[in-house]
Amino acid sequence: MPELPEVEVTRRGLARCLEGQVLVGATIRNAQLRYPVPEQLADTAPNLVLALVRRAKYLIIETSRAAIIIHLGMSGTLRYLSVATAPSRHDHVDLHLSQGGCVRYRDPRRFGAWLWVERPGAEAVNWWESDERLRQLGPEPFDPALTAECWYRATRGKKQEVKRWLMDGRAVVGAGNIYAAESLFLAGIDPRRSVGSMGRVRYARLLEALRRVLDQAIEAGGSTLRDFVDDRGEMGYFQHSHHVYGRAGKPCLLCATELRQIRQGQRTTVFCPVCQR
DNA sequence: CGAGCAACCTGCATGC
DNA sequence: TGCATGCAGGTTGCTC
Repeated sequence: MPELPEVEVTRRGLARCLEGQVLVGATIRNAQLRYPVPEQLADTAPNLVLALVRRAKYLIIETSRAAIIIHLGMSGTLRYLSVATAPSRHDHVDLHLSQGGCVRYRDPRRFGAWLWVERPGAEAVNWWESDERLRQLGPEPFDPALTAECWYRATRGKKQEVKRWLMDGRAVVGAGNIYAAESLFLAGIDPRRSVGSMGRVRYARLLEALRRVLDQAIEAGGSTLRDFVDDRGEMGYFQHSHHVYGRAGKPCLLCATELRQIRQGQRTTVFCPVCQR
């Protein structure tokens, strides 16, 4: 489910309910996610929420004691409940707030992850990135320091297919299978094209398309394919704006050619063989 | 070192 | 109806 837009939609919604609130422990019903859910979460010592931050597809709850880092995996959702209701089968974690509400994590497939990073004594900017998994992430798509020229220079002589390159987290973070396919369509680039064969013009189009599609998806509340919901349990509606993802065999919205489906590194790619070159 | 691929887990759509 | 198969938004960690 969640690529960058869905994580950002969740962050924005949750920030309103959580910032300035005090966490007072957690109920962990099933600790078995990608890694065991950290036991420190259940500690009832008051823990002030200072900020909610997103880095790539990670959500970071910065508190007075630690950073609680959450990855939603394929099927994770975080919802704010002002009144606790009976949990259902895949509601694995509740974070309790001093005022009585809670944040509930649901994740049927359990590919998600929760990490606890202690606040260090001598504090640096973005200190939670001391975690190995966050440290090695590539640039944020909206970072002004990321330019088409960076991409152009980094790819000379490389043969990797552009769709796999876009998704692998080194050139840029946040583009998963939906938004990689969509931005390649909007940029008019064949997903099989090798990155070394692309010039500055194509990189400029691609970066612009990626930023636009991520922006619009965030504004639309994300894409709900099966189970994504925001902090209030509301579905996104950007799935209605997909041009290629999930539309194999249907006509291209620009030229009516039948959209083609291929496999690239275990993932399905849909594209228009006429519009994308 | 990079690329390719299986694995992690549940639910749902499809086809026999 | 029931069962087997394949596929799904992501990442890790193992091979070659």
